[in-house]
Amino acid sequence: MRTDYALRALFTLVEAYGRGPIPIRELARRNDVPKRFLEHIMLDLKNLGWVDSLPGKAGGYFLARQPTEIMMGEVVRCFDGYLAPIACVSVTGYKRCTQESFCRFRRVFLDIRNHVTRVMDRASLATVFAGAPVRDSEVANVDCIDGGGI
Amino acid sequence: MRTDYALRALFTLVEAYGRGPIPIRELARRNDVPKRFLEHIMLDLKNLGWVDSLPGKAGGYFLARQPTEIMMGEVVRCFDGYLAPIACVSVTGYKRCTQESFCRFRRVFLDIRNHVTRVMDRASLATVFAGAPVRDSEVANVDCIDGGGI
DNA sequence: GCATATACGACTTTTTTGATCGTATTTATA
DNA sequence: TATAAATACGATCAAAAAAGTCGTATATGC
Repeated sequence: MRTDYALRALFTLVEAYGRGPIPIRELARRNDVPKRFLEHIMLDLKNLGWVDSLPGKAGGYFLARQPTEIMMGEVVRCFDGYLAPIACVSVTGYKRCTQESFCRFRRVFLDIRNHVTRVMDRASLATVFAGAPVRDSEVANVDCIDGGGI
Repeated sequence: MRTDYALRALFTLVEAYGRGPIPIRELARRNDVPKRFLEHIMLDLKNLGWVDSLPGKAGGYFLARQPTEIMMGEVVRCFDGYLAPIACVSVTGYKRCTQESFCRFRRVFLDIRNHVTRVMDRASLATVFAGAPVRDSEVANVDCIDGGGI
């Protein structure tokens, strides 16, 4: 949820970019996030340099960089630790595994990692924001070989 | 770990396919998995129809289907619940989200889901087993735009 | 009958996640 | 300068999930 909540808040700030700070109260309400929990998340985002804040009356949060200069990958990586589906194919969160030298399925996860990073590190908040919301039919239509769902 | 352990055991059985059962003791030793924990995992694999077993002396586990007929996607999906990176773009593990109708970043996760399912549901244990282990350099070399690791 | 397997439910421990609380500090404005 | 409304931030809690252990029943081959 933390990553999800962080992204929700960030995109609200993208929408309001250049129009002054937005208080947490408002961010929490609009994005359906517990306010006291969001406080911590916003604080993280601030310490990571993506947002800045103004205290006091008329204060709140706002983006510290242009929406074109914050990448989805960076955000997710900071909150989840890494983008990779498994630690043994991660760079940021690499953890040695005893099976590495002969593991066969590691390559499958590496393939997925490569795709995830390619997509996520090319997607800025600005370009993602410009896209259209997903239609339900897009979630349902899959070219799964076994038809077993996702 | 459960999914990881399950895959390790399965690939050991792929390697031994057609050469009789392998006891848990052996599966646990070779794959560096706690034996008592692996018992449960093997039982799951059996109930899901992917392996079969023989009790008693000279007993153990063996694949119940040909390695060409078990897909990575099926296995991961059964252990992790779903392949999707987030529940709102999953079919198997779909969970409604209040933000769906206007969420912008959902499309990014949908894109990733599509790739994951495409790869995983086309990869049988046989084809994956035939591949070469991953070299360290393949994990390190990334075409990350920000160079921030993975 | 004995050694060696699997079968399986109950249980424990650890880790992670999600969230709340209290309180200090800062700022605008009346 | 008082006050209302913000952020700042550590402490703490609770629930859930994950990881792993234990005891014991049952089946099988020799």
